Amino acid sequence: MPRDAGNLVIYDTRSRSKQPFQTIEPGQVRMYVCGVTVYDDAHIGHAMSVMVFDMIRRYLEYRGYVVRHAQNFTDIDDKIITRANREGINPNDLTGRLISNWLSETLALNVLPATVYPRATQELPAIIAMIEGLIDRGHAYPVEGDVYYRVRSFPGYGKLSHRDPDDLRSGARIDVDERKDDPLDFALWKAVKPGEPSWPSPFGEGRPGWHIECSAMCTTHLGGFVDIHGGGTDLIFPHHENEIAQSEAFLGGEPFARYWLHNGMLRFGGEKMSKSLGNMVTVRSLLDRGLGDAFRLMVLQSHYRAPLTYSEEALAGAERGLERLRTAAGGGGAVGRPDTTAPALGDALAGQTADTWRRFFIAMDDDFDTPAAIAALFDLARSINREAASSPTSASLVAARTTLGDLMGVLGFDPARPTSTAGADASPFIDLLVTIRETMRKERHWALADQIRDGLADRGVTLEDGPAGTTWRATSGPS
RNA sequence: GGCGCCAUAGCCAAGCGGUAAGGCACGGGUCUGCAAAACCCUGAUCGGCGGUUCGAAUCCGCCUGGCGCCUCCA
Repeated sequence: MPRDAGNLVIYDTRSRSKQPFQTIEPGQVRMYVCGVTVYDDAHIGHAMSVMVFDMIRRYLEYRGYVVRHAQNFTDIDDKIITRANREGINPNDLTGRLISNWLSETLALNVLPATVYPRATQELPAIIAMIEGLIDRGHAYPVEGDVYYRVRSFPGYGKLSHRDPDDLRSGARIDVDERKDDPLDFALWKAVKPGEPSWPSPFGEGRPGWHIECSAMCTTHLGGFVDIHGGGTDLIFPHHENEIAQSEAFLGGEPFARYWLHNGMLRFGGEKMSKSLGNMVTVRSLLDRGLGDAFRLMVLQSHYRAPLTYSEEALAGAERGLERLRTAAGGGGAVGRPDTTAPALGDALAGQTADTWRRFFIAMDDDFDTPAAIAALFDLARSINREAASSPTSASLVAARTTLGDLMGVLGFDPARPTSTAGADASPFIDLLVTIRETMRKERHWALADQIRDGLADRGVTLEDGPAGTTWRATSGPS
């Protein structure tokens, strides 16, 4: 199985083109992915983004890279303060709770934990040092306790989002702050206001602006310059544009990030899902319904750069597709007893298994083309099922199933069907019912047998009568 | 007003100049006591109009309809 990444190309927002992947340090990937501002529950748009970068990270690691992955939490911000005040709690209690939720929810989504999870409020020394450096270099200036970045001091401003500062100026809808040298200048440090959390600094008591934390974190945790910097397309401007201005001015070099990756937005019907539109689905509700991996399949069946249209119907479709893959990968029946005398059909399956590897890597090497990679997996699943019907013990069948499971794992799926807690608790009783029903079926008591099957189905347990006996599995039906 | 994106079968979604991946749903069939699963068969000429080309869903122009960013945002 190929593990080198010599053919990997990645689309870079800055150059608007696919570029061969070459890291700063051979074999090492420094990846920074913008996390969330923790002021409310995570929604599935966040889940989509996190899954995309989890897939990318998993693939890079599978390719043999050592990935240092940083994801930040913005834990000081206007909305956090507002929300905390509304709930009558300390902002720290709010962010602590939401960060805890985030970590457990992303874990439940099969997302690998980041290497580091820096938080803005724990990076103050680095943030302050960077702001001081920017002031020293003439890229920033203090005004009455605030500190602003002087956009016009950075010639490359706009190169990521491909905007001309002169165009931005005329189109700016934000209220002009007369104290700034230029309307485009953005805050690095905000002077304290009554009742708000604040930290001491050389510029006065206050708190950091939004953009500076990411630049500072990249410096402290990833060496300043990074290989991959990611986030949603909505972060391209101004957030990432500002990060470039900060980091490159401070570090005195470029590029701040070699590859800028941005995932498309999750849409609801025609619109982007957002809190302000009130059309959000929380990660919690997704997990409560046991649809984490189904959602992952839905996400990865479209390309990460393209927007994805969410609907219950599409999610249900993905759930069925996931079942299909899991059934083929796990099988049931005679796994583990390979027959060394593989028939001709088995040889064909062995060939297709090898072909699946090839298709998978070619697809993934092309800017993480998961739709094509997954199509290859579905094709393999069909062949596996066909083989299972004719030669259920062939060695090539075992190998094919292993491959399918392995490649699903590379994409972050749990190839095995997660056992529901309810199912696990009830397992001995379900087994007993199945055994009793087997006897009934042998004695042709069809009505009673069907009654058991229907009754279990109503309780979320599906029975399947096969040649080798009856198997059951928990389904996400009514619970 | 500026920058950019999208429009492919009922639904989701690939495709990046050579005659439309994949998934879900639907219909027919096989298997099964029935069912489920599985397998087989079945469906689109790619928003509209022009143009370039031997040849375009794929390139160009116009039109129509959506959307994103420009302000917090994955």
